[in-house]
Amino acid sequence: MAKPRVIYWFRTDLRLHDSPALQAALDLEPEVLWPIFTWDPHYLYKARGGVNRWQFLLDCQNDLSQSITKLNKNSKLFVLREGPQTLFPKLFKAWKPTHLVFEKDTDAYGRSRDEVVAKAAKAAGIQVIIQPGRTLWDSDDIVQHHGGEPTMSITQLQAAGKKIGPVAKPIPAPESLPDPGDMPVDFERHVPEGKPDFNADYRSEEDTGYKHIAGPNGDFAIETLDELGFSPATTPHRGGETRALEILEDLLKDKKYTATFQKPKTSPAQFNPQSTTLLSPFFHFGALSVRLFYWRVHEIVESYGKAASSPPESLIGQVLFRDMYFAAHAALGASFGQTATNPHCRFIPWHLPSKRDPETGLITGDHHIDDQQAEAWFRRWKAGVTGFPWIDALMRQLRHDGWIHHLGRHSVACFLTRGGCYVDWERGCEVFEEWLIDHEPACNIGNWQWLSCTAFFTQYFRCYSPVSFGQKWDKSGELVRRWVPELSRVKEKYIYEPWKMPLPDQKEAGVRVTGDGLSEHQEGTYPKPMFDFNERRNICMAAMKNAYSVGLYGNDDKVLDGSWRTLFPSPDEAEVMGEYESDYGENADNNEYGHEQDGLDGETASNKRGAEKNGTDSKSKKRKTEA
DNA sequence: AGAGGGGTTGCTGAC
DNA sequence: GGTCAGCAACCCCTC
Repeated sequence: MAKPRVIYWFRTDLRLHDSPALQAALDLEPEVLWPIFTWDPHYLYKARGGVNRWQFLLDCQNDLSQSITKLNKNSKLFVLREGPQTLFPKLFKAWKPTHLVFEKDTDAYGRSRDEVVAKAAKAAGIQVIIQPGRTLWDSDDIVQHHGGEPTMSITQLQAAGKKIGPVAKPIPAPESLPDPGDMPVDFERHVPEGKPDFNADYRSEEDTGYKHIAGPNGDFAIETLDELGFSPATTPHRGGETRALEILEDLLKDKKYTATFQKPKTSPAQFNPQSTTLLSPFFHFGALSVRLFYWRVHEIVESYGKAASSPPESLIGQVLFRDMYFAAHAALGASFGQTATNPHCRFIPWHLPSKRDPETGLITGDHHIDDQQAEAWFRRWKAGVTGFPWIDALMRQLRHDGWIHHLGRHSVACFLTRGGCYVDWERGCEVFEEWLIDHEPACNIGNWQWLSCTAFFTQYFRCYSPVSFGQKWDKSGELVRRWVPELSRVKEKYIYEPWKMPLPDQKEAGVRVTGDGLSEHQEGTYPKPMFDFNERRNICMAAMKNAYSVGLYGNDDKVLDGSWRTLFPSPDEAEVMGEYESDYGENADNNEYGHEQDGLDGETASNKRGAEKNGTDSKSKKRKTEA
C-alpha cells in the first residue's frame, strides 16, 4: 500500500507542542504532509472579531510557520484563501491526499463546518482523523459522563472529569516533519459573499485578500492586515507559540505566585504588568496547550505544600472553569449562545432583545430597540462614555487593548445587565466577541450568563458598584487616569465620582463635567453620569426578583411564542422590556412577542420609566406589608 | 428526602 | 484598618 499523504489542517491549534491531532498525523508515517490553514469567510465577515484579534492570530500563524520551517526547510504553514467547505472538495481532487487530520472543535459553528468537510472527505474516499486537544478533557466525553447534560457548575465538571480519569500528559513537539507534496491550485475559486460584514468598521481599505487563493505572490503566504483592508492593530499584546512558552516558563519561575494564586484576590485595576497571566488568548488560538499548563502548574502546586491555593480560585481552577464552559457549549450547541430555546438559561425581559431568524430560531446579531433610553445607555456603555469613570476606563481599555482583567469584565457586565442598564446580556456578549483578543465563544457566553444571573450564578443581590468596586482596588484611580485622560488631574476624592466635583475643583483639574457622552465631544469635558446608580440598582434588583419568581427558562413555550408577557402584566410590576416590532411582522396577532394593544404605545419611554420606578417602590412596600 | 451548608470574585456600616 | 453581620434570600450539593 502506498504511504499516506496527509493534509494537516491547522485551525485554533496553532502550536507544535502537545498536539494530539498533529501526533496522530505523524503516527501515520506519512510520505508527505501538508500543514495548511484555510481562510474562513465566517470569521472574516459573519463573526465579530476586530483587528486586534486578527493581529494576535497573525502572530500565532507566523510563529508556527517559522517553527515548521525549522523542522523542515521545505515546509511552512501554507495558507489557502478560501472557505474550507468549498475548498476541500477541490483540494481532495487536486492534491490526492489519503488522510485529512485536524483537532476537534466543539463550538456551534466549528461543528457545522467540520461536518461539511468530513462529509466531503468521505465522499472523496479520504480518511478523516479528528483528535480532541483544545481542553483538559474531551468536552463530548465530559458531557457523556454527565448524563448527556451540560456542566452547569464546577462541581459537575470535576465529577465528570474524575470519572474519565486524569488529564492527559502533554506530548512533546515533533523533531522532524515530512516534506509537503505538490500543491496545484488550478481549480475554480469560490469567492464568498462579503456582506453583511460585521467587521466593516475595521476596514479602511478594500478587502483584497480573496483575489488569489495562494496569496498575491502565489506562495501560500500568511495574510497581512493590509490585504484584509484593516487598519493597524492597537493592542500591545502579541501572540505566538514561542512567546506563550516563554511566558509560561517565566510564570513557573515565580513559584509563590503560581502556587498561591487566588483569582478573586488579583486586582482588576493593575496594569503594566497586569495581575493575572494573560495566557487566555494563547489558549484560544491553541498557541499554548491547556494540558501542558495544567501539568506544569500542578508540579509547582504539589511541591509547594499546604500553603498552595486550590480550585476554584487557583490557577488550575481557572482552566477547570474553561472546561466547564466548553462542555456546556458542547452539550447545548447554538442554543447555548442565546436565551431563546436554551433550557438552562433563565428568561429575563431585558431591554434590547435579540432579533431571531424565524427559520432557525437563532439570534441574528441584530436587536430590537424597545426603549430609546436603554439604547442610548447601551451606546454610551460601548463607547466608554457612561459618566462612571471606572466603567469608562475598563471599556476603553477593552477596546484599545482587547483585554481587561476578569473582575473588570464582571464590573462592566453587571453594570450593563442586572446592575444598571437592564440590557440583554446578548448585547454585551456581542461587544466582547468583537473586542476581546481572547474571545472564546463558550467562555464568553458562559461568563455573560454568569454575570447576568441567567445561568451558572444566581445571587443577583450581589451587585458591583461602579464607584466602590474601583475604590476597593485602586484608591487613587490609576486605571482611570490612564484610560480616561480627561480626568487625569482630578483629585482622588472625586476620581470615581467626578459629578460631585465643585466647579472650582473642575477648573483646577482642567475638566468640565457636562454633556451626555453621545453628542459631539467637547475638548476638556467628561460626561455626566447617565443615571443615578443606586436608583437603578434597586430597580434592577426588584425586577430580577420578579423575573426569578416568574421562573421562565429560554425553552419555555411562553418565551418562544411571546405569551410570557401575560406573566409580567404591566410595566409597573418592575422593569420589563417595552414594545417593539415583532420578528415575524406579517401576522401581528400571532407574532413572537404578540400581545394585545395595552395602551402603552402612545406613551413615551420616559413616561414608562417613571411608571417602572413608582411601581417598583409600591410593589416592594406591598410585599413588605404582606410579609 | 428535607434541611442546612456553601457558592472563585458585593456593599455598607458598626465595632 | 480589619472583621463581621446584615442586607434579603438566589440555587446547588450533600448528608
